[in-house]
Amino acid sequence: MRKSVLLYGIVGGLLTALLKAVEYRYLIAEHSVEMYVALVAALFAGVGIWLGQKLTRTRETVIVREVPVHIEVPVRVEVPMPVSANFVRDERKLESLGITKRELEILGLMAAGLSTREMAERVCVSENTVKTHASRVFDKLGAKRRTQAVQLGKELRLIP
Amino acid sequence: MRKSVLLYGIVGGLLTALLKAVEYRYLIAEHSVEMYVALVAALFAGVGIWLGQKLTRTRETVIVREVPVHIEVPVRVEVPMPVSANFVRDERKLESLGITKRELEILGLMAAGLSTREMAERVCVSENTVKTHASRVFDKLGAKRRTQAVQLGKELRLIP
DNA sequence: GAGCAAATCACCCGAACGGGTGACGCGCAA
DNA sequence: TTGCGCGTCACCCGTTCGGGTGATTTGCTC
Repeated sequence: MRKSVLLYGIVGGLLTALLKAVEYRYLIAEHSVEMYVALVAALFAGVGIWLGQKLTRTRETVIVREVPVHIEVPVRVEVPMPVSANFVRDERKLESLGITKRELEILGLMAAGLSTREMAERVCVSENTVKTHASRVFDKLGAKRRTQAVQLGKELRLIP
Repeated sequence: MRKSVLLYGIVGGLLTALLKAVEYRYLIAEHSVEMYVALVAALFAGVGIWLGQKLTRTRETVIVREVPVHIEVPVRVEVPMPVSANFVRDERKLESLGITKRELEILGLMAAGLSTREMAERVCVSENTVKTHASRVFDKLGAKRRTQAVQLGKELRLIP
């Protein structure tokens, strides 16, 4: 976040310098000031959009390809479904349960079979923090154990 | 989305007009062009950020896909599980790992989120026995934790 | 500027887990 | 009949987990 703002400032400065350099060559000499301003506006608008997306990048955009296909499988299927391919998170359930982004992340790592310590290292927080998040998830899911939380998470389509 | 872009255009136009109006009063008369450009840049950057956030705030489009698959399901399922209809156990992998029927049953109950005590009650054995089976499964799967065993079991298609 | 939600971290304690070892009975095949 | 695999059970010990409480910081909202 803070880094993004800093980066934004640097980029803005560079762009300004670039425009400044260009200014005395073409724009002022041949074109109107409006042209110059428009260019600046466009550039900064673009950077702004980029920054805005960076700031809110946490929201995962769900892209769904709805392809209802009827297939007659005569014998047997070795690999029925790469589950991760067609997983759609139930955001409404997530919201109704009040599960936060961080908590969901911990739940996902939990489902991957990581221990508290490994999760802590993965997300760069202390074990205590992971335990806190996990406890909250347990409360919200009504789970008593990790395995149960994972099972419920999968059942409720919160994790793949 | 399209509305946002349109709105953005309108806002941009209004801002440009506003700046144009202000231009001849103060900026050109008293300040440098750089000041003007900076103002434009700041304004458009702000609008850009706002637009970027608007664009990325794609409200969750939850679409439930139906994937009808017809498969011959073997009738040798002892483990009471919410069978996901299109699950086929990889018997070969089961054999190659040397996982017995009882151990698999425990693994299934584990995936269902049951505790050692609950599993013991379910299959009518002592907790120690369940723990023994669980340990053997861990060994054979190379798992360190219940959650990891479950994850590996699902990955290897031993359990749904 | 108060209020709130989220994220972070800490401490404690009882329960559960895992890892290891040992043992017993049963059915089956060499 | 003698192994062997499987299922069963027990004990111990150290670690992890779950539950509870409290605290701080940060960002957003009213």
